[in-house]
Amino acid sequence: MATTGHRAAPEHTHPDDVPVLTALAALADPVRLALVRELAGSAEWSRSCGSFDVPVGKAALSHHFSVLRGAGLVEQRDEGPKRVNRLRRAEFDARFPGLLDLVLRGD
Amino acid sequence: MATTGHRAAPEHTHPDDVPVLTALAALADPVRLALVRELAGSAEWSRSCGSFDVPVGKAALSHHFSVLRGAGLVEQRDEGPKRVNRLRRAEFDARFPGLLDLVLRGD
DNA sequence: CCGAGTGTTCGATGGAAACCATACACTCCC
DNA sequence: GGGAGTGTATGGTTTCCATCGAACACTCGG
Repeated sequence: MATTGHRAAPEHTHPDDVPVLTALAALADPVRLALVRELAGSAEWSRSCGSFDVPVGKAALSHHFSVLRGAGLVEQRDEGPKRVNRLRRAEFDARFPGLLDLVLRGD
Repeated sequence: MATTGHRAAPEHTHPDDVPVLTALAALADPVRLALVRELAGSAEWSRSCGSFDVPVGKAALSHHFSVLRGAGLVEQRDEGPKRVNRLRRAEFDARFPGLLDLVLRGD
């Protein structure tokens, strides 16, 4: 039978709908900053949530990705049992020109 | 007699010595964001700390300015009984190109 | 159908940060 | 010198957020 059982699609916020303060707050955290940077260095849709090298448990990690989605920084898609990620470079850069470059251009 | 009594000069941090995360955290607060924006719309050294339109008391205000100094965003100088402020536009922009523009270019 | 793997949700906890009220330090003007 | 104006420091309260452990939902491969 047609399985109605699909996982709840993650809620996304387009960068255009994101206030500056939200974007700044999302990036002003060491873990999320690491996530964004690592994501930027990988091919799109190539990284599942659990594949990142950050010193927090699953629960916290899930929360951080939720924040990144809400800031229009990350897009997610379900692929089998995993949730794979993509950095919304172009869209986010259009809304906040230079911000992403700034963050990715290490210290 | 020669008055040794001078007020402690405020400690400043040059933008070049500021980590990205510190800069972002400094700007990711509604009160400080308002301070920076209001300061950007005023002539340099024209605004004393108390002259800003933010809904917090003196103590909190003083703290916020301390954070802004530590992020290399604001320079202060004592002028009589008041402490006047200046936005370090050029220096901060050299260290974090575009970030200040982004924040000042309202929503 | 069960078990392993993956991610979300919930409740609780700890620590950081914002805030206030008070007290203090300094500068100026009368 | 006294008093008004301005800012800082201190102590205590509250609010927020990052984190964890555990329970739950879903997918896939035996």
